[in-house]
Amino acid sequence: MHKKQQRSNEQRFKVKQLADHAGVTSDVVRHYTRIGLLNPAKLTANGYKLYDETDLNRLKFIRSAKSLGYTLSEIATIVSHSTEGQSPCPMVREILIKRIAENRKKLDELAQLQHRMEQAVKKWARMPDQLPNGDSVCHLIEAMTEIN
Amino acid sequence: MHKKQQRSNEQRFKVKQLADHAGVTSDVVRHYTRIGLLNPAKLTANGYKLYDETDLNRLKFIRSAKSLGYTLSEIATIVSHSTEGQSPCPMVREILIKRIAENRKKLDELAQLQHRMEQAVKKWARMPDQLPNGDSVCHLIEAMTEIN
DNA sequence: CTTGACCTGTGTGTTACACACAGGCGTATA
DNA sequence: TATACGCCTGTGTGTAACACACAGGTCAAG
Repeated sequence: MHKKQQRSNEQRFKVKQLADHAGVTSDVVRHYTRIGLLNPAKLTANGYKLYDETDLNRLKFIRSAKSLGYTLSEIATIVSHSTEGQSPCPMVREILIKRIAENRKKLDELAQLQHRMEQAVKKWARMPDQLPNGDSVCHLIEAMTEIN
Repeated sequence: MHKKQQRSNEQRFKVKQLADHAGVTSDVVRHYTRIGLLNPAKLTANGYKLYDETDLNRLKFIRSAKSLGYTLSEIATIVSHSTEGQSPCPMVREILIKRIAENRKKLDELAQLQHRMEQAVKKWARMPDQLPNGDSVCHLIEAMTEIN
């Protein structure tokens, strides 16, 4: 047998085990633990952290929330509201609306960046490489300077 | 007069002056200086950094390069190649090609995130807020869990 | 000379992990 | 039983590009 059973019906996990059950890396579990998003009990003997199914559910929740654009800091707030018996739903809705706007802005910015980069490639196709001189670091980049 | 002339034909700038001339914040100038992208001489008396027109040109170059998606680390490499007399152009082209691909990937990811968030808003419109119970942190978020 | 506005350098915080490292655990082999 | 070896552990640090806080300095006006 590779692992002995810890208890009859309450599963215990070490870092890697918890990580595997949630499809994340051990570093993710350690990170969430460091910032207090996961609160394991300690294995008495050697100081290893031990997680249970509550932690697994919490970890899965964190991953769901992250895939919806919530930051770890926001998730921490959501979780703490929840554990204090308050409904996190209003805040959850509010953050999402804000995030959608932020993300649209970011999308626009990245689309503009993409456009600029593609324009540069196009323009540079007709320009030769050059050695730097005193006035210029790289004439390719300088040729694309935005004239706002 | 608000500022006395330092030299007849070689302009000197303090942090804020350089920043204003390039349309950036003082913190940006300080940051670039800290990481070695700008190398000012020191004002003997009080330890204030003094920049010249070379620094201004460098700063403008950095901003141009950044607007094309180059990282500060890459810009540092480009600049050092240039000051060593090597043409940075091949590297500059290569990085841009790579960056275009990376950025397209990032755009796709953010577009998918946007889609997920909008789906959530739509779905949540028909769902009421709830108080948390033992099995659930926030039923809204949990209802959107990706079932890959 | 004092006041007050503005400026300076330096230290630290931000986000979400990834990586390095020294040492521990547990199994398989000798 | 001794040992070797691979995987695992916690902790410390690095990453990107600044923004902000803070104590003190500068400088012109009164």
